[in-house]
Amino acid sequence: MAKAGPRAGKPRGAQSADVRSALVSAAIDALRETGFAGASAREIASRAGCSQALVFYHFGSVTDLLLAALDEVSSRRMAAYRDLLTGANSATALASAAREIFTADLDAGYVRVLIEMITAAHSVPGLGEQVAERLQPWRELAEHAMRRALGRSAAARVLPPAEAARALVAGFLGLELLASLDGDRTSALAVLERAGSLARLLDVLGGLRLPGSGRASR
Amino acid sequence: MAKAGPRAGKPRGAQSADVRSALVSAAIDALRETGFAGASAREIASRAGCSQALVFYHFGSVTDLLLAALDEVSSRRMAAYRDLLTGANSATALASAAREIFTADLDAGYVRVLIEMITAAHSVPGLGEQVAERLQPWRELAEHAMRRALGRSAAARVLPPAEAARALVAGFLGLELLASLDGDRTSALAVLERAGSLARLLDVLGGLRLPGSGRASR
DNA sequence: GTCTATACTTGGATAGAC
DNA sequence: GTCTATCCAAGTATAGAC
Repeated sequence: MAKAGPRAGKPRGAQSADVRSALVSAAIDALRETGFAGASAREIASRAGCSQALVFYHFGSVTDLLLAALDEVSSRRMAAYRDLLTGANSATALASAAREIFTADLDAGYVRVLIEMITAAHSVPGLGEQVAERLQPWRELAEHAMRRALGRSAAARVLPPAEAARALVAGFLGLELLASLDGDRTSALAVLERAGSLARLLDVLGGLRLPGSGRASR
Repeated sequence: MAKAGPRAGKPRGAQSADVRSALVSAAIDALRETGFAGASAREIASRAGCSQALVFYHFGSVTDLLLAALDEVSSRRMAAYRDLLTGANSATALASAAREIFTADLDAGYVRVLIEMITAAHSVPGLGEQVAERLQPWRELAEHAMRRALGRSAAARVLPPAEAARALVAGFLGLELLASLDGDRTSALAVLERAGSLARLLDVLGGLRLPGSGRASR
């Protein structure tokens, strides 16, 4: 953004767009497979099958390319998330959708990309704001989903959507960290299954306490 | 461990021990403040006030020094954790202890050190096992605490200690990630406060369902 | 045991040919 | 727009003086 590269914006040349998107995809793969430390201009260019100089021509710096990669991941996931979360009108349904989302993200490595950028922000000055900015939509989506799932039932008083959303996002990040560490995602899935049971319990309790108020399930 | 350095073990020279511990402390600070990427031999040596060559003389490699730093953090915290968790015989008490631990760790930056090493494991081949090994005691402690807090009450059936412990550790990691990203720990603390309320609810419910079984609170 | 000096490697970034 | 070639900075690790 503050970089004085030749083209910080978007060149609209004929096949130039192909190279751009190839670089972005390669950057995502590199972040996922070798982490931020391994996502060098040379590594990414090699994966994209082009010269290392093009990274700087098109994006100005490696960091800016990595941010573009994060943008791409965000937009890819946001669409899928919205579809899955739209129908979740109870805690039970939300937990089920969350489990589905998490497995998909784990396979695709999207949460991994996010984590790499968050931790990288700790080392690279000024990166934090950029990453936080891009994480914001995810947070809002989580909070929105929470609000819809809990409705105005008693559950919403026990578990305010804003805090529940933060806990949800934090849980995703933490579970991914643990899963990647011991290369075993079944334990993470077991935790999510359990969260589903607890959500069911929450729905039932909410229904019992205030049967007429809000849109309690059933 | 597999390193062929001159002294992979512990030299017991007179003032050599001072340098060793100074390097370890400096490594912890570097990990905390500049992350794994910034924790170079030069940076650490500069903080410790000695030559960069001593890193390799005493520890064989930067990675091994960083692992020693993780060991130091683990042993420092383990003692404090045990004291705080020993008296936690209910979910309410555990949640309260967890909140206290988390604030202390956030201030001291210990969870940060752990996260840096976990994500670094993604880039450095072979590091994963070493880190996982050192995380194990923390996990066991969390599970043990969960077991003691939940007892054999109904809560333990709704929330098996093994999964609850994993969720707890994951939550710590995730909340620290979010807190460090936006430089605001109050939101994380709010989530922990909320967890305390839910724990209280859990204790009450456990007491209602099976009043005579186990060691239900009250 | 600790230092200075240095060999070697990798990565960010630019110049200039095409 | 894309390439090759190159500069420069920073890092790991070792050699050798003291």
